[in-house]
Amino acid sequence: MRADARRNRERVLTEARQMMKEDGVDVSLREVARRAEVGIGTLYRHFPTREALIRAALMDGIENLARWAEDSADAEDPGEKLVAWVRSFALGAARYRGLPDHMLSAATDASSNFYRICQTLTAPGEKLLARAQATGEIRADVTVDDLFAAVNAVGWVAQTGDRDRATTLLELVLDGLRTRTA
Amino acid sequence: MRADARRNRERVLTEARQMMKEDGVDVSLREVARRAEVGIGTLYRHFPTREALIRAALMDGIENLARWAEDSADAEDPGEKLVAWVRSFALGAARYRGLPDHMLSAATDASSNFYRICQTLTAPGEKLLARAQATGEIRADVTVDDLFAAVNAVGWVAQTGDRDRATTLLELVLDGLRTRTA
DNA sequence: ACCTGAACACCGTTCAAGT
DNA sequence: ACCTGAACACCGTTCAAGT
Repeated sequence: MRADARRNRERVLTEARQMMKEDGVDVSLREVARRAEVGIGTLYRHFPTREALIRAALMDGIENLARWAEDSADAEDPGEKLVAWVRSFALGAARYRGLPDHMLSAATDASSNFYRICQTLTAPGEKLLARAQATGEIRADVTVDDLFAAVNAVGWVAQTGDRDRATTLLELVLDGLRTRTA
Repeated sequence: MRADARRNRERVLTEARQMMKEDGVDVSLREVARRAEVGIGTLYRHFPTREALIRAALMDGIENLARWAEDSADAEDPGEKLVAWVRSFALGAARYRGLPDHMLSAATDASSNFYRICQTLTAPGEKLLARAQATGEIRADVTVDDLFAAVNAVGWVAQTGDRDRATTLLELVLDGLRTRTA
């Protein structure tokens, strides 16, 4: 990759990260290019689709979350670890407006640029969930995909309505997730 | 209201209803005007905002749902009635793409054209919820607003991801809503 | 009273022309 | 190899001019 190309890529990414943090993930691509002082064509050359840009911009945070799940998979209290992970996942998804939409849309669409990102999260999440279910703390009939959808729904509520409603929904979901102790 | 004005209003409404059923609530207003064979300015005259149009287009269905809640409020099994109502609410919200977004956004924004519609639903919903809580079947610390957010979240999942995930989320929420029998 | 559509300020996306 | 921006086909919204 040529030096100027690499520089342009980085400029776009920097600007995109900042703008997405403030105005959400569906910012104007034109505006991103403008602020990065780059032609709109250049933006498209490096990131052929909006999802590719989001992916590149948020990769780090997502990989952190994935690592967290991996590290927690071998703990002796997987149930509590899962709950903690779900909490911070929901919080992270809520931080970028519009992100839950892209996440959940991509989860079922293998052709999406975002599909891999979803899997980055669901793969370690699945292990953690399985371990938590094995201890009998978590309902056995829930899949990672169910969990993924639920977490994004909480994030959606947090950014569409108000935060209090989102935390209530999260509690309801976590409550529903736990097995009843007869 | 002049006869031609009334006719134009009706034409717009008819077209809007059909298009929204197919393509969701965020259809192009220009396109609605086009199909209704009406100037774009005429559409804006009758419906100064998109939310006003959605409101007029979906009023009937929403009032039906509200009536249902009212009629159920005096039943002897309010807990079951509430669950049934929540189910059909979630189903209704899922039928129009983008509707949950507008619903939840408007719920906390009294200046919105949609606010009254939300209240049309939450007012009778609140009564039903209170009665269900009085019997001890439903958690006492949940408000109508929490319920409203949760239901719309289920609708959101139904149209963003797939239906199976939405029904699972609904079951988790309903499960969380029930009080634990020790 | 009401209708119309041009006008304005934006988009996303592509692609010929340039270096 | 890469960059640029004009070009195309769309939006939402307003408002002067018409009947």
